[in-house]
Amino acid sequence: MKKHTQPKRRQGDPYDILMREVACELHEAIRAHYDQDIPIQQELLEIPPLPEMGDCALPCFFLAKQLKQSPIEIAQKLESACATNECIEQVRALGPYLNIFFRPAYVAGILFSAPPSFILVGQKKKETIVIEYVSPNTNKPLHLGHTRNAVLGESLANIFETVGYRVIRASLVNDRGIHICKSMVAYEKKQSKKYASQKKWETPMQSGKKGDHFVGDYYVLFSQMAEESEDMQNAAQECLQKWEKNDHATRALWKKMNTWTLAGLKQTYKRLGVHFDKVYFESDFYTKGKDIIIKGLRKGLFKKDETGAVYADLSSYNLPNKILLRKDGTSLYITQDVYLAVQKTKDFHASRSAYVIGSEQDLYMKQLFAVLEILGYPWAKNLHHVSYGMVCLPNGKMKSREGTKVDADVLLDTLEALAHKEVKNRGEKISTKEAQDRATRIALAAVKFYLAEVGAKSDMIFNPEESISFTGRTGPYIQYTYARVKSILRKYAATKKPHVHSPYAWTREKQILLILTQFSRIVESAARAYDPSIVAKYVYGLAKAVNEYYHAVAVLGAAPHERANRILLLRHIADILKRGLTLLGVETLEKM
RNA sequence: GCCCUUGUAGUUUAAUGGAUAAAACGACGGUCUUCGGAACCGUAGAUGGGGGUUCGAUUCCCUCCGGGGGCACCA
Repeated sequence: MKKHTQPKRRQGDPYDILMREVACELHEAIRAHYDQDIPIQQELLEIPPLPEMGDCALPCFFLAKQLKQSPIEIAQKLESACATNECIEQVRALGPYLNIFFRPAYVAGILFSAPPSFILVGQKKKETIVIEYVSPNTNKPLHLGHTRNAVLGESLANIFETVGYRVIRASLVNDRGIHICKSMVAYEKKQSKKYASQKKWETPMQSGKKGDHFVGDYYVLFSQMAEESEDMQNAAQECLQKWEKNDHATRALWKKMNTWTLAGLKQTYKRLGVHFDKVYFESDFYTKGKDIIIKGLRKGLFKKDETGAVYADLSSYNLPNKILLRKDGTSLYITQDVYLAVQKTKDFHASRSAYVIGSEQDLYMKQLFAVLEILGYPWAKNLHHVSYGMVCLPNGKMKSREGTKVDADVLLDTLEALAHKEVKNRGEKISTKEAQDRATRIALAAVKFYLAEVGAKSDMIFNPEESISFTGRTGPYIQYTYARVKSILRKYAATKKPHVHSPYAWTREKQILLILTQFSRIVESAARAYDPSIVAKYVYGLAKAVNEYYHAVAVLGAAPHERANRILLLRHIADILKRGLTLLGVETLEKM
């Protein structure tokens, strides 16, 4: 059934073609000048920091030993030994670097003749990766930290899909435990005081609140009540025990409140454009995993301490030991996590798994992965913790109970309102619905780009005002660039001017052409590093280059042969901008 | 106390041990006969301190100072 039987990866990828050409020519030059056979790995070639230096460079340090010459000399020798050809326009030595300049027309030629498949889809064998992200508690709504998590997880999923993986978007819902009991207790106390009959107790529908906010408010209320009365903590503990004993009334209330929260979360997910293929509920398996640990104990993989608790000796991993089963034999959080890891792999025949989880769990995740490795699972080496830092507000931390935590829904509402105002200020005559639609997309672009663009592992400061700023390095800036390109393309289509293709130098377009050739390479490296910020930086760089370009160069007003070529380029630009933004979960607009 | 992590222009962020440390916001000054000015161009401005390894350090090592997080038979 396969149409293409060429198994070679990225065969038509423009960047690969260019690098291959250069590597080949350099190989020849070394042979010619030094009479030595030193193949040049494509990976050795770099892109110079400044465009004036060259389009591609060979750092000559690694040759110094073999050729017994200084890198500077080598670069000079190779400069004269390299021949120009249809691909290479010029070779110039600069210090220890040998810089290569491409012929712009050649770059354009391979870029525009590349099959669409160069975008990588389906080029790799079908491996499955499970990406677990967001993983909320059911006692409160999502906050800014969850939003960062969602953006990371969703764009990683998109990126892995693009490089050819089958991706399972998974979420683990922490739906049981003391946190949800607290909301339950507060709710029970307050409502029973007001209404004797449980049937009259308030619901989110009556209060007009979203379910997650409704339940979350009771969680906050619990903290307040707990400060006034010491009974509250005990009540929560009692509630948890009743829950574990399957007490009917407790379970019924638990189920009801969870349903409310989950309905609320679902709305937020929809807004954020997040969806899951599989949702795991902690309550379904929180007692599981014991058998796996016990089997491991029997095999001698784990040990029992004096008290009878089972633990993993992780000293060979340079990690603190980890208790896997309590002395009374009951399970712990890690017990169920081991179970879930196994289950995820089984459910989807996955060979890899990524966990998008905050950096405060760094040690725990290392311990979990080590335990799974000790258990001998072959996939254990393919587990990856996408660790991300805290999101703080400009003036301090955000802690749950201080009330300064930025609620995801409130944040989106605020940004949408601001975007809406700005859209209206543009004065264009559009319907209210259209204005709202644009505002929604712009607001989301602002948040998502802001969060995606910072490297995941570092803490970051989220400045709400700055994020909605419509100038600068922002999502809306890129959307705007896309909209302008599309506007030119629309005008061109309307004039119905004929295509006139003729030889064209592409000199002014060279930088953009080179950026465009790098797309698939960028997506691949983002997947390899589990890092969407690589894509975000690339897309911004492209948008910036495009803005400079059409500011300096006329397209519609150009001579016919130039116009046709520039239109071709703009189409390509629009395509790559859209693909890049889509990877980040950012939607494009035809008009802004 | 131990472990991890982090310290870059006024601010928010970049930089596989390599070329002149890159942008954005803010400031200041320009472009305006706008293929959409949510744009473009320019100016000023930074690697916490001190050692070391290296031909070369924002990057690696040591130390000091300052942030953040972790070190449960919690989740």
